[in-house]
Amino acid sequence: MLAAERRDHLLDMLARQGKIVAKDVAAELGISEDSVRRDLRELAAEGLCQRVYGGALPASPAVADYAARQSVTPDGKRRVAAVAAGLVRPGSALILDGGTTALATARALPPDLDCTVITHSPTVAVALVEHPRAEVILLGGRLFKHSAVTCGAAAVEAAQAVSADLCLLGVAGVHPDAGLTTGDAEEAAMKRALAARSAETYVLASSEKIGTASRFRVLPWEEITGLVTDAGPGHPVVRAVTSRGVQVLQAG
Amino acid sequence: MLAAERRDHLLDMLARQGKIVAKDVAAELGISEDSVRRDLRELAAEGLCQRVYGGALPASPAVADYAARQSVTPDGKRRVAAVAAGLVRPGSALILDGGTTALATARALPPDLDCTVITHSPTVAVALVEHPRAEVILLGGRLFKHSAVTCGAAAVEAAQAVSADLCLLGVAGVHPDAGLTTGDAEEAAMKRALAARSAETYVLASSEKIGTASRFRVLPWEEITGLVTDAGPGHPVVRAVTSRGVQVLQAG
DNA sequence: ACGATACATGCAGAAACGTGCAAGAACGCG
DNA sequence: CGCGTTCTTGCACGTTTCTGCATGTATCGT
Repeated sequence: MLAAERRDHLLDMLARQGKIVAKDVAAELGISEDSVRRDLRELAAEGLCQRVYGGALPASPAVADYAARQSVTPDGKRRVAAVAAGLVRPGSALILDGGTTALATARALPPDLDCTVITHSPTVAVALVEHPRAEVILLGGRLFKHSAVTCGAAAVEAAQAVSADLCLLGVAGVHPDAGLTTGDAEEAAMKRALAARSAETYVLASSEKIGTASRFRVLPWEEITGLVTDAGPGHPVVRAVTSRGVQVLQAG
Repeated sequence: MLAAERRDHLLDMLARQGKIVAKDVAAELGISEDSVRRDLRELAAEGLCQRVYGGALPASPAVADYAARQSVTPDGKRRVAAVAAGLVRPGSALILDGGTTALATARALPPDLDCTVITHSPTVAVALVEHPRAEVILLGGRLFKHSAVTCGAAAVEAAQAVSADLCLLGVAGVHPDAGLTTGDAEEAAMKRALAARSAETYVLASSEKIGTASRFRVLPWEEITGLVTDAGPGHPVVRAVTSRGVQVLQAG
């Protein structure tokens, strides 16, 4: 049993039965109570649950299943998402990419935010159903299984018909020389099309992406407004990017 | 064993069992754990999986809402969905509506079914990500919060561009006189547009819908091929509908 | 107040990790 | 065909991380 898997299991159980008894779950998973306690302590530190004597309770009833859905979102991504969500102005139009970071950003938006969100990710669209005042425009097209977003000619065409104030893009790799890259050519084209329809474009990249490069170039540095990352300002790649005139927003 | 082959095997395993344990897969494939780790590192860099201590977990949002997939579908709906899924021929094109019954149908499709699915429901689209051989076309447009499907002019227009062999529609009410109805005018229009693009149209209605009517008419009886329901053949509404020449498929 | 249970902390063995390195295969080129 | 280059792969090493146990402390129920 993987540690991360155990963590997910705990959150899942928390969402489903509303509580966790350390002793029981230890017996159920065949691990020591100490490990359970350790996990619960960490989850509580991240605000995903409320630690109580004997086990844990959901952080708050409202976020019970919210937490479970965030379970696979690592810490860095969540911080990046929080900063990215802060960039969105009420009343503005936002283009939101697919991918886990963009999804986390959607969930990090204030629940009653009044704005228009344009996305090619059905997952993001579904997540935004819970934001009653947000108008969601879904760009149709062929669904790419790999990343669960629409891509291809039809999707790019649909993107041409919209325009926005702000575009938040996720990428697979951020490298000083290679620039912003992703693993699929269609995806790269779609991201380019999205960025082209927005006045400003920020790239979201948690630290594990920093310094890596994938096969397909999305955009050169000149065409983005800024980078949101949780990698420290001292990180060599961050410094290199900054020296190229890219605004770097710290999600520390 | 080729490197690319190994990579595929890892992704396949990830999709199938939801996790990878580096040690196990190394033993299974007869290669060193180092190679497995290297592969996982690269896959993670491309965003294809999430690296965790001891192995890897899926990064795909599709598998992330595993919990949602486990949510309970009432028995009647499930039976209706099973019968509806049986109507889909391999190699054909299918239009699938939104709503819980349609979603259950999507999940009831054989996992390796080779077909094209056209839908205006992002939820259905996401559910179908797990069907590797199904091509999913998502109809874009404005998202209706209430039912989480795209509706409106843009969505209807997108629907005009497709055509299919079979259309499976959910409705809110099935009544002998009022016909097939739903609670929103835009939704009704969208459903009409979908049915118009398909050679055959079946309506899915679990028994609690039978005999009720909502405000907006979707289609008259003449324009549908059949009705799939779990209400018994002796049910007065079912008998009335049958007498109007509608084929009724029993999901008992 | 007291026993029982849960807890945090420190510790040690074990497992997993990243890196450097060298042997070997695949490849391109002369 | 031979040679050098590049890429891959497995091994060795030192490092980090995890996990269960032991200890002493805090909290709960009675």
